Amino acid sequence: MSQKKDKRKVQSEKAIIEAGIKVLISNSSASLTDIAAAAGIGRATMYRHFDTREALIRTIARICLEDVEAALEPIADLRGKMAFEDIFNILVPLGDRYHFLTQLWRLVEQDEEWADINTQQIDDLKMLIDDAKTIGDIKTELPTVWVSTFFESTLYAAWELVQSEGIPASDAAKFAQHSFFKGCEK
Amino acid sequence: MSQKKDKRKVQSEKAIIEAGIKVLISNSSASLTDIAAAAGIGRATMYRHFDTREALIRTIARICLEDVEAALEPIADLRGKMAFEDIFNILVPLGDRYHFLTQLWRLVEQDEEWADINTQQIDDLKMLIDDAKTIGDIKTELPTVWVSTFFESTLYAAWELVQSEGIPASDAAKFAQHSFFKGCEK
DNA sequence: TATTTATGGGATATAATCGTCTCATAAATA
DNA sequence: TATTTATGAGACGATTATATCCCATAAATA
Repeated sequence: MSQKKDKRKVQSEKAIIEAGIKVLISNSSASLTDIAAAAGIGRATMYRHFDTREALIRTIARICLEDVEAALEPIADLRGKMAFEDIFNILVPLGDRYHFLTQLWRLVEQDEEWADINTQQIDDLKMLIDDAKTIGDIKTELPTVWVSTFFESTLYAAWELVQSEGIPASDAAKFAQHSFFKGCEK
Repeated sequence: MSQKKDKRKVQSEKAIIEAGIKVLISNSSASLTDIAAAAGIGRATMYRHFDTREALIRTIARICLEDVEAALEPIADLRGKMAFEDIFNILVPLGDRYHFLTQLWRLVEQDEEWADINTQQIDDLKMLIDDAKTIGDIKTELPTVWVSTFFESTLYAAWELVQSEGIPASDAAKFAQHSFFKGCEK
């Protein structure tokens, strides 16, 4: 175990991370000052936790990855339509994190490690799609690269619906499941 | 008619606008120096054409709006599935402009005029969707707000496919049409 | 060809942002 | 309660971006 930390430190860091995800998604050029204000903490405190803008973004990316991987872990053995149905249920509430991973990780200089992680994620999704094609759950005439792009955009659309319209994540996931499958199946 | 302009002036302005759309989409915090460099012109020339950063963005937004409206004008009398099919064919190649309008217009202070234009665009899309529901082209059980969000995300996915995978716009439009309709129809 | 006009590069002033530091205060821990 | 630790506010240079000006050159127009 890591040593015990002061409550305040944990709380500040959490506030910074959550505000960072939110603010950076809506404005990818947001300054650390913007994020500190959104987190309700002082500018100096921000710099005590994160030396640079890049350090913050890397930490956020790591947390997003951990959250998404942990959430998806229980369904690792599912295939086809059932897998995708669960994925929507799981990822719509985590839409901010998933979006950060797929869209905002290019805010920092890309090192080997992150390039590998990104490639791995894309490959996993494509394997799932190709496998779904073999069992007849996805139309084989649609290129996998389209299905994966379409999947990500539909997932993001569902999350957007939750954010801007206040629709429950479970409802948004249902719409996304319906539109994604009908849009891909034979 | 407006008076005749020097070739170079027209050319510089065009280069600035095109570079501005491209650069600002990939990095919304790009400086005027970045854009001038991408346009292949000097910094001074940039300021001769646009007094401020805000003026440039407003001009770009206006041009994007004009381009999109002009391109959509011929199909103003179409309804339902046919209307949406044509919209995809028209807007996928104009994806950069449409994306600028839907995502980047908040880079400038929002005045009455632009808020109205934005509201108008959303309302037009929703009317088209509601009308398509009445003639049976779109499933009535799906909320209009979902269909409109889903439409924009699918359109953006198609444009992304063109940008990052080099797939022809006509092919990407076909995938988008298929997935959007199957995903929305009864 | 002569004149007008637009351009690039450089100099400069102003403004905004970044990152570091100090100090007094408040909260958590022992 | 006494001590340690984290915080907010503000001051401070360093860096970067914004915006204006001048001048020599090149291109377009008449």
